[in-house]
Amino acid sequence: MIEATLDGPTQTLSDGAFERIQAAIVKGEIAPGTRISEQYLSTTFGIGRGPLREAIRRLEGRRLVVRIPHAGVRVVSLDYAELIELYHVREALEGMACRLAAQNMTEDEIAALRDVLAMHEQHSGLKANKSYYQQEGDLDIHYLIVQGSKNRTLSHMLCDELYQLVRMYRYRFSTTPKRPKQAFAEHHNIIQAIADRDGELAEMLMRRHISASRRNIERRLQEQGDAVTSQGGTV
Amino acid sequence: MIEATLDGPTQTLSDGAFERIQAAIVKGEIAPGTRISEQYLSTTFGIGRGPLREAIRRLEGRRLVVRIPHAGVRVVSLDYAELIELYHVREALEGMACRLAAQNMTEDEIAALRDVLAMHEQHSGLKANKSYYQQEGDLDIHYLIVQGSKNRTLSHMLCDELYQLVRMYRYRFSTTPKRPKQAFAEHHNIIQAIADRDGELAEMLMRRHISASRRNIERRLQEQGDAVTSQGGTV
DNA sequence: TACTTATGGATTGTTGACAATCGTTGGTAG
DNA sequence: CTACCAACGATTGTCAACAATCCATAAGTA
Repeated sequence: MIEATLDGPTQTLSDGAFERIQAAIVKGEIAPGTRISEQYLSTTFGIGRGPLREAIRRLEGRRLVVRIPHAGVRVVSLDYAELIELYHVREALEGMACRLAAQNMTEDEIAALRDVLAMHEQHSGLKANKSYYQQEGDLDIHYLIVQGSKNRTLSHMLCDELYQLVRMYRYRFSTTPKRPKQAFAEHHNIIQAIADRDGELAEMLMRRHISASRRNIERRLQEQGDAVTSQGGTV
Repeated sequence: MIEATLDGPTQTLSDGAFERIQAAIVKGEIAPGTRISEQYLSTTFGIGRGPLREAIRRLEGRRLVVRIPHAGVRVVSLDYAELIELYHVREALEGMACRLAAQNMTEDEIAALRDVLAMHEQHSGLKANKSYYQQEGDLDIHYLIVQGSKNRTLSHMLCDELYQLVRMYRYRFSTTPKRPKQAFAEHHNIIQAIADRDGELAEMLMRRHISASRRNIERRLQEQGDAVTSQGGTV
C-alpha cells in the first residue's frame, strides 16, 4: 500500500518517513481511523523505530495522527463538526492572506495568478463539471495567494498544516452540480480585487468564497447522512 | 537554569521533556537564538536521547526551535517582521474566535468572562500601569474567548501554537504609558458585544484591539532600534 | 600572507536490545 | 451462563552503543 521508496537526497531518514507517511495519509492511502503500528512502518520503510517515532511525533503535531500513550497511534478521523471547524479557520486565515496579498504581491505574481486562472478556465471547459474544483489544481490559486501575503507564519499554518487536513477529506464531496463555475467566477473577482490593491474587498470576497464552500459541504452532508468517518482496522 | 524535575505522573518521558523545554523557552529561561545540545538536555533531565529527540521534533513542529540537519537545533529567534506577522495572524484568528464565541458561549461562560475582567480592573487599579497587560493575566480573557468559540482547531492553533510565540516576546515591550487602561476598555466592549450575541461587532472590535496592539509594538520598535533578536551562545 | 587541505574532536543520526505497559485469552468461581 | 481474575503475547517506551556528518584547528603550499 505504501511504497517503500524514501526517494532521493532526503536529508534524514526521519524527514523522509515524515513526508512519505504524510503523503500517504493525505492521499487516503491509509484510511482515516486506522491504527498504524510502528513495527509495520518500520519494516515497510526499512528503517529503525527511532527515526520513525520522531516522524510520528511530528505528524502528531500536525494533527494528522492521534496518539494514545502506550496504545499506539491512529490516523486522525474528523467528524462532521471538526470538518466544518476547518472551514471557519480557513475563512479567517485566507481572508487575512488575501488582504495582505493585495498589499504585498508584485505585479508579476499577480500576472502569474491570472495565468493559472486562465489555465483552469480552459481545463474546466473541457471536462465540464468535474476535476477542476476538487483536484490539486484548485488549491493552486489559494496557494499562490497565501504565498503572496509574504507572511511566513500564515503560509505555514495554511499550507503546511490546514490544507493537509482539508485535502484528506476533499475527495469525498466531489462536485456539486454548478459549484465549479461559481467558484471560478469567485476566483476571478478575488484576483481582480487583489490587482486593484483593494485589500478590504479582497478579504471580504475570499471569506465569502470559503463560506460558500463551507455551506455547500454542510448541505451535502446534511442530505447524504453523517458518516464522514470510517473508524477502521489496523495496518 | 532549567530545573531537572519532570514532575508528577507525566505520561511519558518524551511528553514531560516537551512540556518542560517549551516552558523554559517561553519563559525566556533559554534565550532566543541559543543553540541547545542534546547532550546537555539529556543530562539535565536525566533521560536518554531517544525520548528527548522526540520532544525536540514536536517543538520543531511548533516553531519554537529551528533545526538544521546534522548541525543541531536553536531556539527560534524572531526578527521584527516575523513578530508583526504573528499579530496579523492573531487578528484574523481571534477575530473569528470572537465571532464564534458570541454565537456559542453559554451565559455562564460569559458571566465568568465578566468576573475575570472585574478582577483585572481591581488588580490594575492597585498597580497602576504595570503588570496587568503583560502578565499571564492578560491572555486569560483571550483564552476564555477562544475557548468559548467551541472550535477545537482554532483553540489549538491559537492557544497551543501562536500564544507560545507571542509570550516569548511579550516581556520585552513592557508597558507603554496608557495602553493598559485603553486595553481594559477594549476588553470591556468586546465582552459586551459577545453578551449581546453580536458576532459581527465582536469580531470587528477584537480585530481592532489586536491591530492597535500591533501598531503599538511597531511604534515602540521603531523608536528603540531594531534589536529584537539576540543571536547567541550555546547551552 | 593568504588560501587550500588534512585531521581530530564533538555532535547528530541510527540501530538493536531491554523494560514497562496494555489488551486479550483462557480459566475458575459464583 | 456470567463475571471476575490472572497469565500470556504483542506493542510501545526507553536506553546505551555504533556510525556518519559537520566544525574547527592546524599544517602545508603558492
